[in-house]
Amino acid sequence: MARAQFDRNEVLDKAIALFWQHGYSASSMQQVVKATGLQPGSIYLAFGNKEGLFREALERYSQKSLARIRETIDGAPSIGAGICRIFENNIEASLEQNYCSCFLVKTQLELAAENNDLHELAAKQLQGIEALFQSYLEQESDAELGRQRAISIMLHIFGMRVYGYQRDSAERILQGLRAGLPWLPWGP
Amino acid sequence: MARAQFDRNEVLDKAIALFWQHGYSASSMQQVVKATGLQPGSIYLAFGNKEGLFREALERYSQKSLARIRETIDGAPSIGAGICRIFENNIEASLEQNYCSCFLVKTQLELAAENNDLHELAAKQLQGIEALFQSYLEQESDAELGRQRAISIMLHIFGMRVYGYQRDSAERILQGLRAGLPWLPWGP
DNA sequence: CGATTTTTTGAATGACTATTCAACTCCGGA
DNA sequence: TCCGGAGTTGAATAGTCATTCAAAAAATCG
Repeated sequence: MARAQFDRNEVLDKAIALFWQHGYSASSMQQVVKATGLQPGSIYLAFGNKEGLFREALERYSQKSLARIRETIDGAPSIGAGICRIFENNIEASLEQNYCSCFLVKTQLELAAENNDLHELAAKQLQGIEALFQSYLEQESDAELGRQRAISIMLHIFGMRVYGYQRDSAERILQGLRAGLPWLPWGP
Repeated sequence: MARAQFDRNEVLDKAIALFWQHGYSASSMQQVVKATGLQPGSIYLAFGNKEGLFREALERYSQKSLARIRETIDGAPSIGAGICRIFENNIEASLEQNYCSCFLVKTQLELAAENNDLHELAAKQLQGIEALFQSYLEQESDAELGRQRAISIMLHIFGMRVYGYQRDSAERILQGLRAGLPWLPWGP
C-alpha cells in the first residue's frame, strides 16, 4: 500500500497560515490547493472536506499554543513573570506587518452564528487555555483567587487580540494591562 | 422625479442584522435581497455594491452605539455608574440566544487581513468609542488617568465580547470586570 | 516481477457568487 | 394629461465555489 507523499504537519501549517489570515469563509479550497501544492483529490482524501481540514488546522494551532504557554511559564523565574512574558510576546506579535490576532479568537467570532461544531471546538480550546492558566495560578494562591485571576487574564488576552489592530497601540496596551492586572510582576 | 420607494434606514437595519450575524464574506447579496425584500438593481442603485452597503450599515451601527453609550452615561447618577450600566447591559446581551458579539469588533477581526477600507472604518469607529469614554472620564479625574482608564475599559469591552461566547459566562465575566476595573462603582 | 491496494492527478460538475442592464413602472411638474 | 427622469424589475452574465471521480501512477506485499 502506498503511503501519503506529503508531510501532514507541513500541509496543516500552510492551511493554518491561510485560514488564520483570511478566516474560514474567505479562504477557498483553490487557495488551499495553491498554498499546499497538493491537488484537490489528495486534500479531500486526507481531510474529508474543507471543514475537516479547518478542524485539524485549528487543533494543531491550539496544541502549539498550549505548548508555548507551558514553555514560557516553565522557563520563567516565576509563574507571574512567565505570564508577563506571554503578554509581552503578544504585544510584540501585534507589531508585525501582517498581524492576525489569534486563530482561535477569530474562529470563535466568525463561526458563532453558523453554530457548526468548528465554533464549539474553538470555544473548547480557549477554555483549555484558561484552565491551563488557572492550574498555574492555583499554585501561587488559593483555588478561588486562581480561578478569578485566570478569568481576568483571558479577558485581557481577548481584549488585546482585538485592540492590537489599532495603529501604534503597543504602548497603550501595556498601560492597560498594567492597570487591569496589577498583581502581576511587571518590569519597571 | 420618482422618490425611493423604501425606507433607507429600515433597509440598513436589516442589512446590519444580516452582516452582524454572518459577517461580510458569509453574507451573500442574495441573502440581502431576501432579507430586505428589494431587488438587486434597487440595492445596487442605492448603495453601489456590497462594500458600499456594508459600509453604510457599519456606520449606522456605530452611530447607534455611540448614541446608546451617551444616553446610558448621561442618564446615570454618575459617569462611573453609567459605565457599570454599559457593562451590565453587555453581559445581558451575551445571554441572548443569538448573541453576536459586537458588529465593529467582528468586522475588525474578519477584514483586517484583506486591508480594504472597511477594516479601517471599523478601527476608526472603535477609536471614536474609546475617545467618547475618555472624554467622560477626563471630567472625573485628570486627563492622563482618564486616558488610561479609557484604554482599560476598551480592553475589557473587547475581552467580554469574545468571552461572551463561552457557555454560562455571565457570572465569570462580572467577576473579571470587577477585578480588572476596581475603580468603577460596582453594586454590592 | 505481478498483484493489490493506496494515492495522485486534474478536468469536470452543478451550485452559488456579485453585478449588470434593457425594459418597465411610477410620479412630480408643466 | 402627458412628458421625462428616477426607481424598479428580474433574468442574464461571467466568474468562483466546494467537491467528485475515472484514470494513471506509485508503493507495498507475496
